[in-house]
Amino acid sequence: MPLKDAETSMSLERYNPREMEPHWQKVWDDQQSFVVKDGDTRERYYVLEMFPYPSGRIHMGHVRNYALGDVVARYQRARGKNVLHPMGWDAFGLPAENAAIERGMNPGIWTRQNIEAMRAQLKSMGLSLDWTREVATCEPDYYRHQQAMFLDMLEAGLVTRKQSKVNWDPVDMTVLANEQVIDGKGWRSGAPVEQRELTQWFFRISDFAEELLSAIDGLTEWPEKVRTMQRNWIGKSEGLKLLFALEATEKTATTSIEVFTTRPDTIFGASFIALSPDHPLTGELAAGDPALAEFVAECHRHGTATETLEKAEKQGYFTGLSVAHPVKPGQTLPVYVANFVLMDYGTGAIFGSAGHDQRDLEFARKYGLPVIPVVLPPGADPQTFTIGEEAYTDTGTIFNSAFLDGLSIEEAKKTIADHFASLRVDGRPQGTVEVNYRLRDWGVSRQRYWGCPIPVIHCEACGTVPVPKKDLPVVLPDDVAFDKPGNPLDHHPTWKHVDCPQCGRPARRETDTMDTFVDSSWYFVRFTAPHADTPTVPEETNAWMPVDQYIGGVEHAILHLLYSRFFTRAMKITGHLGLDEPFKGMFTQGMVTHETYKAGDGRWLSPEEVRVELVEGERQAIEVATGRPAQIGSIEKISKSKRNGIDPDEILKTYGADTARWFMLSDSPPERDVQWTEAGVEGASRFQQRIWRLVGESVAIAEQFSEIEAGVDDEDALALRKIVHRAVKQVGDDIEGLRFNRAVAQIYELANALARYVGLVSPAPAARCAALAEGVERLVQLIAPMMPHLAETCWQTLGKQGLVCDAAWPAVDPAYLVDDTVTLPVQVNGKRRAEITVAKGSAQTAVEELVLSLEPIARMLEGKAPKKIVVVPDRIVNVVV
RNA sequence: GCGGGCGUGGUGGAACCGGUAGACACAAGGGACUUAAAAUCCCUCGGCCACAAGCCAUGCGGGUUCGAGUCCCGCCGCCCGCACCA
Repeated sequence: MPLKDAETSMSLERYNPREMEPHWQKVWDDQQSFVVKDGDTRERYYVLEMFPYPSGRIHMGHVRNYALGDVVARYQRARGKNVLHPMGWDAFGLPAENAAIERGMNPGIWTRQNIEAMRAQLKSMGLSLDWTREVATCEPDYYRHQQAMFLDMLEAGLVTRKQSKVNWDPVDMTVLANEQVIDGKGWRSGAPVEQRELTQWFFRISDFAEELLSAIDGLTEWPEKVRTMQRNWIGKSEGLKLLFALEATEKTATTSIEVFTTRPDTIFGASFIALSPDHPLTGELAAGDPALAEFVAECHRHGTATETLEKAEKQGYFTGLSVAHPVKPGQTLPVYVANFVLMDYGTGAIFGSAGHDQRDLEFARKYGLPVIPVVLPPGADPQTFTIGEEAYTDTGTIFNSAFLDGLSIEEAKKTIADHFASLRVDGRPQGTVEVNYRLRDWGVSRQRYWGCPIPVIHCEACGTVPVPKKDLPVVLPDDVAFDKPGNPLDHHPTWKHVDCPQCGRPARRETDTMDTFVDSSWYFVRFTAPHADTPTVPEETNAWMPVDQYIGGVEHAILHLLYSRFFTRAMKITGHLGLDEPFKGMFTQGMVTHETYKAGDGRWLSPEEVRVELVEGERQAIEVATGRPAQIGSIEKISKSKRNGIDPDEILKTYGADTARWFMLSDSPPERDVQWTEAGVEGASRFQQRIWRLVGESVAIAEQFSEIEAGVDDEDALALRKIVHRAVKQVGDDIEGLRFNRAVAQIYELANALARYVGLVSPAPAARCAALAEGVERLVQLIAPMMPHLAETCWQTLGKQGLVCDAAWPAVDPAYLVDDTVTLPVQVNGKRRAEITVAKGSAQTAVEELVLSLEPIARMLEGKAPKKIVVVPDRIVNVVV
């Protein structure tokens, strides 16, 4: 192998990512390779990964997320698209305030320092980002537009102010999110959390429930799982609002109770009415009934803790009231208050149909109420059918129900709806068909400092007055103290004191700030015009939007995506852009996991603290510090508590960005969890060196045949051409389908084929050299979206002009994708016994004849004639005996 | 409980529309090179069988089909989301 000798010096040199990666990052920076150019008329492509919270350090989840997105971005660039691939910071939020409280640091300073540190980390990953478009939501330049849009939306009736219940921490004097309430106590103070009524700002997202639901059908490039989660969250149900007339009583002046039901067909099986503990009538009755008041208080105590209780027992309190049975004249139904009835769903009151609802059944059994079956399962005997421990919720025929008897459930629902529509209670139709949604309005008020100020002023004379747009932004003060509980904005000596913009008299600023979900509900829009004086530039924004491919964690599948879908619509209504759906393609990646290790005394050990060895074929962990064996535990999501985290910085320093990126893309399908392993990273690193050697070994040939002249391919050259062109086709298809693990496998196969082929170019017929030259060049282009630094280095080594990140994705010659022969497996009774290679499109009879002449087939037939021969042209042959 | 998803070698995973199960990688074992190690290269690698032939294998049990990892029915197990939603 004469060529190999010539290249020895080259191949001895190991590829050094530590040296090359910063080099290429600087080149890309200097050449502004990934900056969107004005006036670029090519087809646009917008790829976006969820922007990070600036905690100070990137984690492996970020590495995976941004590695995935960068492949798409670089691939689409190579495909000739004008690619927008920006990055920013979800920079408001609670951790900054915690840092302020715990370390006395100003939230703004803390956040901006973190952004600096994380930006440097992201840059070391070699991502093809347009950093000129960077935004941080905590900067007035960003949030002033959010305030302006809030005012527009307020004016358009999309924002409202109303009372709402919150979790109030009486020690920290702050509102807690549900996940900050642990066993009914505040997560920091440990004080019992109270339910308080506060006046809060809301976006009227529930008005859009139907629209947000039906538009999900059009989101065909979203994971089915996410679409289902959104549908469930919106929670549409169709039913009947039904009025029950109260029997006369001195306890209340109320004359009727309104319930919501999705099963009006079971009305003849009704056995009780149940009110929510929060129902207005409950409150009224409790005022004159201490025992009821105590029952309600008990329900509230359970309220927050119930989440942990698997199955709270059904409990009720009989109010002493009763209502007229709406279809059984002369009969009445008792009215209870029950702990399982929710106030914020439906009307806060239900009728119990014990035979056909499990909860109602449990309740009825407990309080000795009648259980009347009214739906007969198919084939059951109406004389003997009874309800035992299980309510019957399946299909069937209505019985025991007078004029509904014999109808199907659906028919009965219609009939009974018509029946009640024509009757009147309290002068209203007794029954109205109703559609209910679980989705509630989006409360955005937070009693916190580090968020976007809500731009309104409260004036005693004028009420709630919007801050005039000319006075925006309402900027957060820097001089805040966190020395006492509560909202620092509230304690600030001057900030909240302003004159009313309408009447000029002293007034008070709103001190609540916005939920950080608002910040992230439009950042993807801001990226389309990040420096504009207005929130958007509609021509630019509409040209870029929607995001072609959005990538992020499944933990944001519901709220962030739903709020963003709502906010985009709200921005359309207020004239800031012209579309409804922000994300055309959505992809949710899996988590990064790692083994856990535990010392003998139960301490969690981090991966750096253990050494894993093979002892008699078994993996055994040793704690480095003590030399004692440690236990290898389960594979878990990387977390601080289990100490199984891997620091991306260490990986990037040790192996380089390309290796980390390659590992993240290999093996595991991106939507599934990936297990980070030392062995896997080593493998990725070895492959990087292998490519480098391969390029080194073939560079002399490649230089000679850089034009890739076609010549006449001999058999070997043709075979390689086919492999190369197929790989290009496959890798392209796999990247477009986000099947990166398959693309990686394809690249391995190509590299294997090329490595075998290097030996074949001696004594170097031109056609073979040209095929090899092409193959190596293509290999470099195929790895370029995944290992961009290595690819640039190879590209340069091969003597190619320009940067590989600017090179066009290679064209596929379809001639190399087709074969003129085809190998058919030959089965006998569906089991493979042999194979034949025939010309493509061979006649069926010729194939049959050939098959029967095969030795293994003849042996199986034992001289008998086959019953049948199935020939699927160019696919398979099956001989049936 | 409801909704969704998934069960394939020692491991991660391939397998298109029902057509050669296990691509590719990791781990492991053996060999070459080396004073030695690392790196690299070559070979083996689902099970039974000494080999070949053959048989058994895609969670379990049925079914449809010339042919099932793939489709249908019934179980079992795991994961995720929502959860007293009337």
